[in-house]
Amino acid sequence: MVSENPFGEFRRECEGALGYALEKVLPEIRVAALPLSKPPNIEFGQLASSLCFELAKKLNQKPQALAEQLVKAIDKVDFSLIAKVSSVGGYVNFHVDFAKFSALTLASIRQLGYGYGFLKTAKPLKVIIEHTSVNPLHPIHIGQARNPMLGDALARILQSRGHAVSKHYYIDDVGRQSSVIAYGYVKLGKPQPDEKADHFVGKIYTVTSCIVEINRLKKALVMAKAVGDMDEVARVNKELDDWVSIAAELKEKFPSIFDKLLAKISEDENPEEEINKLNRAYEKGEPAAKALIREVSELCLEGFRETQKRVEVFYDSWDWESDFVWSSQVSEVLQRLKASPFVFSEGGVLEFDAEKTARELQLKAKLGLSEAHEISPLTLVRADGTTLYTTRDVAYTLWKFSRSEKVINVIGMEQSLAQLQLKLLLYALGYGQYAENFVHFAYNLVTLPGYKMSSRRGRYITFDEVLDEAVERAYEEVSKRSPSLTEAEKRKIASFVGVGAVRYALVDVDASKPVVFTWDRVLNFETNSAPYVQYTHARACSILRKAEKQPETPAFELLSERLERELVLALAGFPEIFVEAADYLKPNLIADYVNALADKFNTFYNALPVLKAEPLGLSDARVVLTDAIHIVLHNALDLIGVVAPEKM
RNA sequence: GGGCCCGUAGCCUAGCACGGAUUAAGGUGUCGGCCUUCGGAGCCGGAGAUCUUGGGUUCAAAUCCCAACGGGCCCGCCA
Repeated sequence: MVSENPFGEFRRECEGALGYALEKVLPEIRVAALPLSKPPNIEFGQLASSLCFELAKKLNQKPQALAEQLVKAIDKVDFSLIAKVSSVGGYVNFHVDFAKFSALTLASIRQLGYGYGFLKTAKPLKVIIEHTSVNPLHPIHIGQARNPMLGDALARILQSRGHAVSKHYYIDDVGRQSSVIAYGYVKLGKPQPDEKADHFVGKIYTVTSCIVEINRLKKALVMAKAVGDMDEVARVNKELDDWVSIAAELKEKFPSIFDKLLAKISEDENPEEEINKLNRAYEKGEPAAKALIREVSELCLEGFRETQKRVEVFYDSWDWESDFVWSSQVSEVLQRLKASPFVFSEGGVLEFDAEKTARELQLKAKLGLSEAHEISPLTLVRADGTTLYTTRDVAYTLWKFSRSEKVINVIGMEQSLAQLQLKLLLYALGYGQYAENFVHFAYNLVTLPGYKMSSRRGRYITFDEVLDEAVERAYEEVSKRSPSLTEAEKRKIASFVGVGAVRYALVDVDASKPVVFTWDRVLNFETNSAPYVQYTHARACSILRKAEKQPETPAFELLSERLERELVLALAGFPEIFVEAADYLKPNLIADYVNALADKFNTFYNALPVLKAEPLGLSDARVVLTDAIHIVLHNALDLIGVVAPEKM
């Protein structure tokens, strides 16, 4: 017999038994659901119900007395996996028949192999996951790296759940910043990158924007002095000081680029205006501007792709924001918005009344907002007729829904308001269905302990640096532990161990929690890390290699040690954990699960022999158990994009 | 001023959506053990927690509700 969900099998039987007993003992009672949960201790069975506590109050009886009646009413003959039912302190405890359950679980895992655990949804959907979407201005930094790690894990999980997942990267190339970098790039004479392209672009961007900013502030200072606005003078001065110190920093770090850019930019009467001009030309889609900004953006994206390849994150579609502006899609959205009762014009500026939308369409409770929550209005169109980011995002979102049924945006929680406004815009346009299938997967910030990361100021630790460091550390470890390996083998192992460690560290914490970046967190190679799980997997594989022959006569009933039973239970529970991770979008559950399983296996490994166990039937059963462990570790690691190696 | 997120041993985290059991679970650090056969990136043991505080709901609260405190974020004709 084979089951896709062994523990679910047992759960169904327990539900059946409990329902049956309730019907028999208290036919007049109706309960909404039969509560069943895992007891804190294996001694109390494998599933337990606290039903009697609820009933006790209603019926004015003692929970224990009720529990005893229910237990008595259950006829075990009708069930196959339930070995014993008992009542302890008012609980009804179900004990699994381990001989049968181990056989079922282990046979199922062997049979299903690398497909085990991935229960398919009853309602497969076309899902678009947008993630990463770092602006092509500078390298991806560690604060942003949490995004692709979460996004990619989600994509893998939902795909395994049976959804048709498409991974999208939104390239935000419409906006002043893109013109800033393009402007600097031209001033330098469109140089060939002499390093990784995104790092190169990042330098130019930071230096250019710094010089332009100082230039602007100096002019503002003259103006303020002329009008005699002393408060303004003080404010501008302070900001100027700040930027001047950044300039000093940058000049020191990148002297040649800095000097060259300073000289070239100084030739321009008004760099600010040059940049704005380029920006306007780009939005209009003028060929020269188009060619230039796309060229610089592509350069940066080329660097991103290199990094993404290292961590094995790939996209199905790269969507340019500018394409939506140049096509009629944004203006069409605008036309429809203007007709909405929730959009009004004020002095030539188009505004969206998000609060009114939520109130009149009675959405607050539905969206989990308190009635007191006042939602800020949103500007859709500037006085000069140009659109804003969220306005363009509406067109993009509609486009996404034209090719999918569900949209998941992996975007930092600091954008919660904008994402809420976007959802309300969908409602306002009459796309209630879309709005309900629009998910903002918000994650909390990654911060550095010392200072605030700022990409504008060039203050960040890049994702590449973190990966380099992790792989370097892994290389030292491998060299120390396995000196006999060839150089190529060491490099290969170091790569998947280092990358795995980083991926795991960024997925392991609940997405809603803030993370303070420390090297210790990411370079952890011990318990509760990818390397630990990878090592455990390699250990299991090593036993299987040494077993040589197939286990022909496994006697599963001999797996009677507590450790063995806990392992079987953990393995049998993987499908349910997977479903929870998929349906509630919680990739960290997978990391927690895989670590706990590795933990249990290592304890088992140290306590009990596998190959030398007596009799043969036990040894064979333990080999099958080890095989099942290796399969489930592999399957779970795969969901978070971590390689499960046979050797390391 | 309004709103959102976070607050669990020295440090890092799990548990909270769906309230339940003697003893709040791991890791790290710390103290002490294990060259135990199959890989020591490992294993075993000790010490370490008024689950931020105060109220409330309940037979039962880390978990639900209210308030306060501490930290972060957002409220732009930026993206």
